[in-house]
Amino acid sequence: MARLSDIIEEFLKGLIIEEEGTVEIQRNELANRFNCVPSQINYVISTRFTAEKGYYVESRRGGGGYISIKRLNVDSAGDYLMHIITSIGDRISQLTSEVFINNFVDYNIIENREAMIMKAATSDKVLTDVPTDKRDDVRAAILKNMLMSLTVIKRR
Amino acid sequence: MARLSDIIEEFLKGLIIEEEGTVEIQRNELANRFNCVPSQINYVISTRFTAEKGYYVESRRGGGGYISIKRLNVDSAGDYLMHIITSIGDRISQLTSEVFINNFVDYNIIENREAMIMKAATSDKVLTDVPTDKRDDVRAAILKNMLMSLTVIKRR
DNA sequence: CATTTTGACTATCTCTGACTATTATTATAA
DNA sequence: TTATAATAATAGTCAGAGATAGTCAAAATG
Repeated sequence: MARLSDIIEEFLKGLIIEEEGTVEIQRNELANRFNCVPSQINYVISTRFTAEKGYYVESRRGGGGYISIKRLNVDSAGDYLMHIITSIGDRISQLTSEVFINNFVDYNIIENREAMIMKAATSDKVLTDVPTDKRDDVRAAILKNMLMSLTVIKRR
Repeated sequence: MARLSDIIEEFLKGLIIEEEGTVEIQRNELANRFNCVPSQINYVISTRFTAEKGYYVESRRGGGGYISIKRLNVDSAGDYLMHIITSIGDRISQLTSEVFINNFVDYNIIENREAMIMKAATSDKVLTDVPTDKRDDVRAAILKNMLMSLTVIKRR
C-alpha cells in the first residue's frame, strides 16, 4: 500500500512543475481530495517541502486562507549546494538525507548514479558500527563532505 | 523436510527472476504467507541475500514500509567490483581506500566526480565522531556499500 | 556444535484528532 | 460612520495511535 504522504507529495510536485515553480492550495480542500485529515497536509509539507530541501512555504489562515509552495530558483549549482550545506545542521536522519539527494537529482545537480552512491554512503546499514546517538552526526558529516566535493568540480 | 529459510529464499529468488532483478516485499506479509515470525525474514535476508552473494538490500519502516532486494550485475565491471568488494575486508584505512578509488577511475569503472564523492565519504575528516577503533570498519562498510550500489541492475 | 526459529523489545515513519492561533466577515454599539 | 465585539473560516501544533521494519539473545533443531 503506497503511502498517502508520497502520493500527496507527488501531486504537489506535479502542480509545481505545471505552474512553473509555484503552487497555491487550500489545506482543507486538498485534505478532502485525498480523504485525510487536514493536518496530514502539514505533515507532508514539513517532511517534504522544507526550506533546506529547496522550497519556500507561505500560508495564511482565516477566510480565503491558503498555503503556497515555491521552488527556490537555482541558477548556480554551486550556490545552491553551498546553501544546502550550510542549512544542513549537525545531524540528519537517513530519510531526510535521501529526500535531499532526490532533490539534487530533480534540480539536475547530480546524476542518478551519483545519487545512488550518496544514498549508499549515508544509509543506516553502513553506520551500524557507529553508536546510535552519533549516527546522525556522522551521516551529516558524510553528506556535507560529499556535497563539498561537488562544489569543486564542474559537471560535464 | 526442507528448512523454512530455504523455502523463503527460493521464493524470493523466484520473484527476483520474474521481476527481472529486483523485488519489493513487506516483511509482515511475507512472514504471514510462510507462517513464521517476521524476524525470520531478516534472518533469511541476512544469511542469503548478502553483498558477497550479489544482492543489494534496502528497506524502510513505518506505514507503507518495505524491504527491497536487488540482484547485482555480473558483467565484467560488475565482476571486477564484486571481486574488489569481497577483497576489501571488514576494515580499510583512508589511504588504502583512496588507492582503490583511484584505480576504479583508471579502469574506467567510475567517473572523476564519482571518485571525488567516494573519497569525500570515506575521509577521516568525516569520521571524527566514530570511535577510533571502529573508524576503519565504518569506512569499509561505506566504501563497499557505495561500490555495491554501482553494480545494481537498473530498471525503468 | 552450527544453524534455524522464535519472540520480546526497540526504532522509525505515517496518520489522526483534539486543541490552538490567526484572519476575514458580519453584527452591534457609540 | 466608525470602533469594537462576535462569529466564521481558515491554517498550525503536538502528542498519541497505528504500521512497519530491526536487533538480539534464548530456545529449538539436526
